[in-house]
Amino acid sequence: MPELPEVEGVVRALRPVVEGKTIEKVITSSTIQTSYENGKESIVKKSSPQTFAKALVGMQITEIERRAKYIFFHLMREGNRYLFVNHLGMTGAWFTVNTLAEITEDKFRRHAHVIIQFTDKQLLVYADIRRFGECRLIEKISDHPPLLKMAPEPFVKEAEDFFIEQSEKTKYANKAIKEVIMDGQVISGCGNIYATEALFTMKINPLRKTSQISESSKRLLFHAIVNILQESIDFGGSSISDYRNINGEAGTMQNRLKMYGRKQCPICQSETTQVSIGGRTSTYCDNCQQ
DNA sequence: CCTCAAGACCGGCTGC
DNA sequence: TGCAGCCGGTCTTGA
Repeated sequence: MPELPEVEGVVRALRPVVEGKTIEKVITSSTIQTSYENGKESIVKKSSPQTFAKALVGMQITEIERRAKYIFFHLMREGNRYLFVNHLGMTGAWFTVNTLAEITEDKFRRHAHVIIQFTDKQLLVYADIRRFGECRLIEKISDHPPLLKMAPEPFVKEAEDFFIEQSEKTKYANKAIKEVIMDGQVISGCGNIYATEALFTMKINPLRKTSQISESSKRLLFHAIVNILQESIDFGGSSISDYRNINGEAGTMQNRLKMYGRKQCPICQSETTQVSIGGRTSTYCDNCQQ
């Protein structure tokens, strides 16, 4: 389950390998082609996989950027700029290889859906087991309006005030704080794992209504989120279920998580509580988190 | 116009 | 062994 730190790891690994390269050929899987023919948008959005594949030919990757949990491949061809927007969904992963056989894990290799070949014959492969990810080719951000609504990057200085301002909107007042910090229009890139951890650090019950949390607590919570995201980036992300970085390697942040996936509270040893908040499983300590 | 709920996109995994 | 049901990030659609 890649969240912001995992995506950051992918981007950092991709940059030195693919920036500056030019796309010679793109192949998409028959699986997503069949889905398209059945009227489904599987991975490739707003275009048929074949149209998408053709459109990428001749493009040079000028820059790779992470924005929230998205990867932006900035592209250029004949002086025109384009943007290849990628989201890893639940189980997406990028591999840079010479042949598909080099993807050693079966479950990824069997689900290679977008295979990009550069002019130097190297392959950049997008594999996605459950196909919740997305690949979208646009010219500019405004071509896909939801991207305009994303909160600023959590590490920029405006992000904290933006969070406070958003969290005070009436539509969030009665929502559980956990649901609000996981909303990309409030904070960018805070998914289930890191929301769970930050709330545990701050001893805040994830079910608490947003309106019942003071501004100063929210500011502290914001810093807890930023800190856990940064810590995770520093430790290579959390390798839970299907996340792999570009080299197929796993991060070690999962070993540092104190509440996510735990049966027992590391502070008071009592059994943790599982509830569904906003449709997602949430773990917390009923004793320590008020 | 806004808000909210439900639907869409999936296959590995768990548990009966 | 078989298979139904669960899980979940984000956008889209419908009410």
